[in-house]
Amino acid sequence: MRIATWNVNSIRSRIDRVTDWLQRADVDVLAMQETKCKDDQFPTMPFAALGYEVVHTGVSQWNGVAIASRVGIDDVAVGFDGQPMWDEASEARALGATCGGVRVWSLYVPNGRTVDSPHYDYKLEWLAALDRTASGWLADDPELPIALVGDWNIAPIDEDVWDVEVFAHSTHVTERERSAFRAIESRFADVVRPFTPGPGTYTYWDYTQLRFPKRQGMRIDFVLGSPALAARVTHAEIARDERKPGKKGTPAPSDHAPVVVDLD
DNA sequence: ATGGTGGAGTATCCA
Repeated sequence: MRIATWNVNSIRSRIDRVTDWLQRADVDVLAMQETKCKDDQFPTMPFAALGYEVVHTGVSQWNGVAIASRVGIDDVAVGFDGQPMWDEASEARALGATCGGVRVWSLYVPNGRTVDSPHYDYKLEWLAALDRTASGWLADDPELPIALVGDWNIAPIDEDVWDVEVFAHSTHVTERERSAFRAIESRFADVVRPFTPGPGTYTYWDYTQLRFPKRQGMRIDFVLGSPALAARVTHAEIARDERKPGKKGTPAPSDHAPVVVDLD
């Protein structure tokens, strides 16, 4: 089974790119973030035409997460236990579904904006709540195959940003964020990094300043697997080519590339 | 040249 995560930066403007790639890459389960639409605006039909069932949560133009699966969708959960709420759109940052026997969580971790912003504190609270809840799942049953996937808005180690000096006083690289990530990583392993080590291996490139052609990016999208899931991983990759601009006059790519994991 | 990209939705806000 092939699972993937992709911050699509608006599913309505990216629908053709996403469905084209789904077919080309032969993906079974795709978790999406930043769909930037309400539930009734989500383009379900192009997915259905390819044999994918879709669940989505979104209540505004902000956030929005979805899961598309061609191996079934069961036990859907919008948000997780204890998830902190910032506003009415907050719950559209986490969506869980069991697909082909694997519990997949599509996560859009709060950005944090700046270190002195209340959004930064909210980000840390959100990560702590996720850690508590996800730890509880494994305490109940250590054998569960669980994938925590998405845009974590954290660069866990220095080589995950193209220039540490540029990010010196920014979110995504602070010790408190990295510590929160490591806490979750103590039970859920990054199953992608061993197959795509850095430095210079990124999942996101800012739209401005020619960051993509200059290969100046950040690794902030991750697939973290429970022990039972990690044991099944046979391959992983970052689909960097999906970040490339299309032909002149065609819609822009997302600023994130998809991350792909194969399970046996 | 004081910008530079892109998506939301139509004035800015956000990433």
